[in-house]
Formats: sequence, structure tokens, C-alpha cells
Amino acid sequence: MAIKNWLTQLQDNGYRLTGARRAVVEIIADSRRALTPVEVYDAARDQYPALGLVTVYRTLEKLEELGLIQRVHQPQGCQAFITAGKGHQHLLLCSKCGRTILFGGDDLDQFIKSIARKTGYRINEHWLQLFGLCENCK
Amino acid sequence: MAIKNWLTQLQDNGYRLTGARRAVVEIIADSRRALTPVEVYDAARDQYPALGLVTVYRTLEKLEELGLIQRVHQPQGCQAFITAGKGHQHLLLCSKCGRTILFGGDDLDQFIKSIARKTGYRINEHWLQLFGLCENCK
DNA sequence: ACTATAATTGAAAATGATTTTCAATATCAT
DNA sequence: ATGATATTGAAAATCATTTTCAATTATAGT
Repeated sequence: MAIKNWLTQLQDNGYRLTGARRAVVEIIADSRRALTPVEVYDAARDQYPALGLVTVYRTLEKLEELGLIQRVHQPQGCQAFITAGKGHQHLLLCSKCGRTILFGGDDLDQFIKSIARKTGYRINEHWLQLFGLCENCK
Repeated sequence: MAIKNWLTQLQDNGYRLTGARRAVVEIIADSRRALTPVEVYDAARDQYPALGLVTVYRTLEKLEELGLIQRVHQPQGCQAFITAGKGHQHLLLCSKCGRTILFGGDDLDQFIKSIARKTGYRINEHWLQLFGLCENCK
């Protein structure tokens, strides 16, 4: 029931609940693939036909700001979004069907610490994505 | 002397050597920051004023195809390029000045294998970027 | 060196994605 | 219910990228 929760969060942060937002949230909160704004637009119009693409952009912006979705960077382009999950998460994407798994990754800490030591950088953000074939597609 | 080498590689792959290409290669081969097409365009015109932005796009395309540069995905956008280096490399970017370090990362193998086991995916590509502050900026 | 051929060029136009503007509409605290 | 104000979608504006095309230029063969 991520949908209810997301809607509540929008409201708690001073945003109004509208049909357009409900439709966008329903599509993206439940998706197990990263979706582009246009894909969200097309899917959400089944439920809310008056929806405008501009509103999709604006809603995605707010959901990202609240940390509910994250941008997914792929070889073909970087304008797709997917659920952010709790805490820091990494992505594993199927390059054939797009199905995506989120997984935690604090196991990386050791690795990152050693890079920081070697380079002298203070590392404060990292960003890992894995690509491959899921069980169905391989 | 990466420049000479890059030019040779272009030629060896059947591409002609032109002033425009020389200028683009000189800028990007030596940069320690990721550059957008427009940044390359502006910088390269010092040396070759007749250069067109279209040619920058086309040259970057070829350099990427030859594996000499790689696309850099950043929070602000994904259209910047930087030297690819040899073998598989990861990026460490300074979020303030943009200075970028490339480092190898086969230390990740263990981590990736365990994810593959847990998820059932066959993982064939990965992609890690670290962000932080370099020694000067921190 | 010279020539013929095909690759390459830059300008302009076309495309595609995203953002801005704006008047009409819908939400929600009262 | 009402009114203040956030939100909406359409159209226009903007911005990055790609395509088209005629002119130019690199290079292989002479």
C-alpha cells in the first residue's frame, strides 16, 4: 500500500490531493520498471483522461523532492524514474524487460573508505547500478 | 600524449583527420573534468574557430564508439563526457570543482557475485560513481 | 603534384523533451 | 458553503540534439 502512504506524504508536506496526482502516484508507486514521464502520462490517463503531461513532470518533481522516487540513469537515457525505497539503495535492472530490483548496499562501505584514503577525496555520495538479465529473460 | 594516440586510432578506424576533429580531441583528451558538448565546442573554437557544434556531437559519438571517452551521469544531467581510460574504470567526481579521478574497481567483483546469487540475475554490466570533495575543495 | 572519390563539414531546419506563462478550475481551511 | 490560494492543462517558449543538404576537404591512386 505504498500509494496511500505517498498520498499522505504529499498532503503532509502541504501539497493538495488531486485526481491528477492520485493517478500519477498510482502508476509509479507500483511499477517495478523505471518509467519515463511520457510512459507515466500514457498509463495514468487510463484512470484520469484529462491529465496533462506538464502535470506529470510537476508531480514527478515533487515526488523526487520528497525522496519517494529516484532518477534512473541508463545507457539509453536518464529520464526515467522508479520508487526510491527506504535508506540508500542500489538498482539492478534487467536490460531486456526492464524489471528492476532495489537492494541495500552498505557492504560497499569498506570499498569506498579505501578509495577515499587513496585519493584524498571526502566521499559523500555514491551511486551504483547493475545491469543484467533477470531470471525470466536470461 | 593521449592526443596523438587518439588521432591515430581515429585514422586506423577509417576516419579522416581533420582540423575540427583535432581541435575536439585536444580539448577532451586532456580534460580532467567531464565536459558537455557545448563546453567542448566553446573551448575548441579557440583553436579552430570555424568549428560547428554539430561536428562536436558527431566527433564525441565516434570517440565514444571507439571507447576513448565515456558518458558521465550526474545529478544535474547526463550529457557530459570524459576520458574512458583503460579497462573498466569507475569515476570519482568532485561536486564543487568537477575534477575527476578514474580508478579501477575489480574489488567489486565479490559484491556483485553475491548480488547475482541472491537475485538470480545474470549481471553483465555495472556502473559506479562516487561524488565528494577533492583535496582542494574540502 | 594532380585528380577523382567519398567522407566530412557547418548552416539551417526539423525534431523532441522540458519549462514557462496564463487564465480557468478545484482543493481545503474556515 | 465560501474564499483564498494551489493546481490545472493548453499553448508558447526554450533548449538540446538530430537530420538534411550543398559545399568543402582528406586521401588513395595515378
